[in-house]
Amino acid sequence: MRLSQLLIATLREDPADAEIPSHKLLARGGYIVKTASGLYTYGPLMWRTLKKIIEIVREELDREGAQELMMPMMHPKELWVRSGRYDRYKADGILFTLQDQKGSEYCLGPTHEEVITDFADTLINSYKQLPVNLYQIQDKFRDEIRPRYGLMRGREFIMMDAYSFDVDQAGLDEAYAKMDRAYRRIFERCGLEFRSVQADAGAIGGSGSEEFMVIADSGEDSILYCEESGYAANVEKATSIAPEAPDGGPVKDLEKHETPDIRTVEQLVGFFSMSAGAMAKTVLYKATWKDEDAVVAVMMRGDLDINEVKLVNALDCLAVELCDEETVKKVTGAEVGFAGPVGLPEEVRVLADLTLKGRTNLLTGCNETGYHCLNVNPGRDCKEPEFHDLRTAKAGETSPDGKGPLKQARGIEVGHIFKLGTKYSSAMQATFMAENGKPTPFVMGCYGIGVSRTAQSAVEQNNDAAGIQWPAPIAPFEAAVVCVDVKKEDQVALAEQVYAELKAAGIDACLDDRPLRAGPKFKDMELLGFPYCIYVGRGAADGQVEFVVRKGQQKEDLPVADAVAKLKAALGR
RNA sequence: CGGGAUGUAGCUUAGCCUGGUAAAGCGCCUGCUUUGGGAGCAGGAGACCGGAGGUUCGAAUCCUCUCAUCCCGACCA
Repeated sequence: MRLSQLLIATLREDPADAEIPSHKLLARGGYIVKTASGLYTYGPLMWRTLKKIIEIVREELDREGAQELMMPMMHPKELWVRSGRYDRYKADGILFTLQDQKGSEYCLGPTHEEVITDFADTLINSYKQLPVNLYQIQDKFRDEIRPRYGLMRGREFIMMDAYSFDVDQAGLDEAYAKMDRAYRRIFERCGLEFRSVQADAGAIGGSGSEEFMVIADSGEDSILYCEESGYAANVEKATSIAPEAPDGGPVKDLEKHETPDIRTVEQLVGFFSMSAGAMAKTVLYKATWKDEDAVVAVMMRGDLDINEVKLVNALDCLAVELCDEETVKKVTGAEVGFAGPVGLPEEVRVLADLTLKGRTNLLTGCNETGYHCLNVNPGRDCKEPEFHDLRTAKAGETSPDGKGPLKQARGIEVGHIFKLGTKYSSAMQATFMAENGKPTPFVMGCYGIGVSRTAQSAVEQNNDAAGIQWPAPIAPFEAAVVCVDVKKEDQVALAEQVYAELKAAGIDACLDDRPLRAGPKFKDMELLGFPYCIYVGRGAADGQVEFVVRKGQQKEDLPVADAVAKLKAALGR
C-alpha cells in the first residue's frame, strides 16, 4: 500500500474530549473518529488492525474446533422474554429497543445467548451432534450509562462471542478449558501483557467465570493477585485470609453507652479505645429483586469493607444500593451512624460477614441516636444473622491459599469466559435427545472477547510521548518504507526497490511516498506507530538507509541489504 | 440516573465577568522560496458563536428552557 493512496490525517493536538493516552493517540492518528458518544468510525488504518485481531481470534478458535457463524444483530423481544432476561436488561437500560412498522418490538443484540440457544434448539436434536462450539464476530449494542475512553466502553463495539453446547458438565469443563487455551494464545499473539483472573459472572449468570485482563493503569477494573501462588481475582470476586482482630472473650452483659455525635468507626475507636476489629458496623441496603424491594441490614467487622457484588450474590437479587438517610431513620429509628442489629424490625433480614461468625462482645450501634451498645452477642441480643462472605479483599492481605500477600493492579477486561450450565437452555426449553432417550437441556458455556477494546488496549500498553508502538502482529502495517524526499530520483528508486523486496518476502509493508517534507513524515511515522521503518533518504546514493525500531526508537544507519535482512529477521521471515 | 464541567472555523483555543455584530495558532487552497525532524513569505477560503425562546436600540456575551459532549460514582467485552 502506498500511503499517498491511503486516507491518513494526523492531528498535531490532542482532541479535547480524549482522556487516556490510547484514546488521544488513536484520535490524533486519525485511526478513529467519533460519530456520537460511544460510537466511532474506524478509519482505514484502524480497520486493518481490527481485521488482524479478528483473524488471530478466528485462527485460534478454529484451532480448538469452534465454528464460525453469523447471527442477526436485531432480536425479537419475545426471545428475551423467554430467557427471562428482558426485564433485567430493560431495567438496567442496557438494551436498545425498536419497533417495526407493525409495532412489533425488537432489540439490538447486547449479547446472543438467546439467539444461539434458539438456534441450537432448532438444529441440534441428538447427543450425537455434540459437542459444538459456535462463534461470531460482529457489532454488539449496549446503551452504556457512561460510554468512556474511546473504544474502551462504546455503545456499539466489535465483539467475538462464542457459545459451547455439551451433553454434560464434564463436556463443558473441556470446552471451557479449550477456550481458556485459545484466549491465552490470542492475547499473547496480540502482544498484550495480560492476566486471567477469577470473576463474578454478573448478569450473564452461571457457575465459573474468568476474565482476561490487560494490565493498565487506566483500567476500569481492580484485580488482586498473589505472585507466590498465582492466585488472581477481580476485587468483586477476590477473597483473602482476613487480618487478625482481637477476640471478644467470654460473653459479657449487654451495655448501652451514650455516644453523642460518634458515628463512624474511626470516632468509635477513639471514644472507646477499642480496635476497629472488635466492632461490627451495620449498614442498611435497599435490595431489588425482579418483583420486590426490601431493606436488609449487613454487618461487617469494623476494620473491613462490604463488597456489594458479593452482597448481591448472597441475596440473589438484581441490585443493591445504600439506603438514603430517610429510610435509615425510618427503619432504625435513629440517625445515620447508630444502626445495629439489636432491636431492628423483625422483617429486616440481617446478613453478616463470615469474619463475624462466633465473635463475642461486639460494639455496635443501638438504633437510637447518640447511643452504641457494648457486648452485643448475636443469637442472644438479636437474631442470628445469615453468614456469608461479604468482605472486600484488599492488597496486603494474605492470598486465600495462604501462600503470600495479595497485590493490586488495574486491568482492562478484554475477554471473559463463563460456565453457564443449563441456565439458558432450561429457561428456553432448549433440549437434545440424550443417550438415555430423554430430552435434556444443553450444558452451555459462553465466551466473549472485546475486539475493538483489545485494539485500544494494545495502544494503551504500547506507546510513548511521540505516539503508538503497535505490536507487529496487529499493526496496520508491519513495516513502513519511507521515501524521505520524493523529488529525489535515487531515493524514490531505492525506496521502491526496498518496498518491493519486503512485499516479496511476505511482509505487510507500506511505502510512504507522500510528497511531504521530512519533518512531518518522521512525526507521522512515530505517531502512527508501525513497528519497523526503513527511511530511504540522503544515503540513498550510497545504498545507505536508516532502520528504526519504533519500540524504543533504536536507530541504525545500515547498507540497504543489511536493513532489509534485519527487518526480515525481526519479523521472522 | 445523581454530582461536576464544557459547547465559538476541520482541530486546539481566546473573546463572555464589564452587551456594540467574531480573533489567533494548527490544518486547508494558490504562488514563490525552502527541502532529514511538524519550514518562510505573500495571498485566499472557512464559524449566522450547539438549538429555541426572552431581556435590550443592540446578545457569542445577560436570563430561561432544551440538546449535545466530557469527567467522577453504579454496569460490562
